[in-house]
Amino acid sequence: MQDLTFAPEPLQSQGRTLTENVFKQIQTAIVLGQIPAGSKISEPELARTYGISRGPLREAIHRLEGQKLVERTAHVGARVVSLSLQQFKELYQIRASLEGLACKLAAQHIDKKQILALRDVLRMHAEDENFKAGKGYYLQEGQDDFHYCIIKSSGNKTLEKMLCDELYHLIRMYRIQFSNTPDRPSKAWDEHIRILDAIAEGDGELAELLMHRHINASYKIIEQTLLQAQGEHNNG
Amino acid sequence: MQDLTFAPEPLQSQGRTLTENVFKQIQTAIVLGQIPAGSKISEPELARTYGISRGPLREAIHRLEGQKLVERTAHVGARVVSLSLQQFKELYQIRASLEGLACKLAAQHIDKKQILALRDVLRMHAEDENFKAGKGYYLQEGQDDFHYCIIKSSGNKTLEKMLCDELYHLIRMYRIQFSNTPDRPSKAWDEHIRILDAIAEGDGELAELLMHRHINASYKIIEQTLLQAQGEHNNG
DNA sequence: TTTAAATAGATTGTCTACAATCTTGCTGTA
DNA sequence: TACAGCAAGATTGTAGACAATCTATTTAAA
Repeated sequence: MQDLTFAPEPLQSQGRTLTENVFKQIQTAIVLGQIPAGSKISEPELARTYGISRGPLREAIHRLEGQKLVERTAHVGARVVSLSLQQFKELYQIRASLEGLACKLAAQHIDKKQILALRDVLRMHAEDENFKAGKGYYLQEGQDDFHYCIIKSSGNKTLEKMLCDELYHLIRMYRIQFSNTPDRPSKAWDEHIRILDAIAEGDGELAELLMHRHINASYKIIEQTLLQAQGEHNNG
Repeated sequence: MQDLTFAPEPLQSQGRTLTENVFKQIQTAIVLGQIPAGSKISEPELARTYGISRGPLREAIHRLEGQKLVERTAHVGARVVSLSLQQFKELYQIRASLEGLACKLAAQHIDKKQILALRDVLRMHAEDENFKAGKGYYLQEGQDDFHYCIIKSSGNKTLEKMLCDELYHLIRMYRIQFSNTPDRPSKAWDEHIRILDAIAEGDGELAELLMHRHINASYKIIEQTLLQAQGEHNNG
């Protein structure tokens, strides 16, 4: 029998359709800022770039619109979103509410094994080089991200899909592109620990409250960066 | 000069593109149950029905997928959603959280004029014939729906878009198709009044709590109907 | 000089045809 | 009779061409 343990996935992220592949590629490009916020998306140009026809590309853009990463206007075209300060605030209010819910639910459903796994995640963060140097925290993704794991532990699959598959790409876009994290890493880590403790004790109300505050604090950080960027832009 | 005050909108809801029109038509058909929950959506068939080609139709289906009204599988096709009891519970947990947030924000931002408008809405409900007969409550839509108005009053446009433009169609689908409202109308109306009172007093915390309970109560009603329907289905 | 209209160019919206994939029913064998 | 494999049909995915709409530049008039 042949050895097939290797490389089930080719280099180009391999979904089942072109639409799916291109969708993920553009999504990543936007989140990382490779396609700048506010810039226009030209269908013919992108179609050439990815070597496909406009059909699948348009469907991918429609899906990106659903994730609020692009905005469309009929007969005019699509643009990458660029949130105003107000819109960003609104987004974080929603995020706080939903992640608060995730905490509350996690406190009700979580088992000891999952709690240990979460503690491991936080331990890993503490051992990270960037973290020790006080340089950053928010670079984790997927299973290594505390927030992601909490949501997974909530037991609410619909919430999980909503946050992790949809809203999170928009949130990550701002986390990544505006992460001037000064001395906040250690504070954030402390807050994570306390949230986890509350969940471990089954105190959903407290966990929810702490998550609200935690997200509000990280909102304030990004708000400052955004204000700063706006100021620089206005002064030239 | 010709009289043009009439009929700015033709019978077929007139958006700017075919995709948009068909999108709204299918959306309505699904919400009203004209296309049954769980049924398969055939592209060629629907394209014939609405007299358009498959291109715009496919884009409309993609948008419906974003609203969670249909589910797609690559190379297989799209189906109208049919939520399990668990999924429905999850949806209502999210709804409670977000509408609770809307109440909290509304209590902070609302002005006297908006409060009076909301009282008018509730007064109108009390005078409705169906309501007096104890037959129903949830038939209102748009500006006549209490929940819709509260969300509008929250001042959070992102939340408004999320709830009113996206999630609400799925929620309405279940409200409409499973509204065996027994003697709940008057109770629901009382709860609405109390929520509005809390908002008028600027007590966001209370308004949020009351909205949570209110939505949880209406969840329980629909849950019963769903359980009943499942039972009948299993017994034949 | 400024404003408004018109035209050329490009972009988006839509349609038709073709390719890839899945589903279903049939056939043959155990 | 039951099951596996195959083939025909239908459905979804993709491509390319044409039509409708917008944008930008140019031109003309006030």
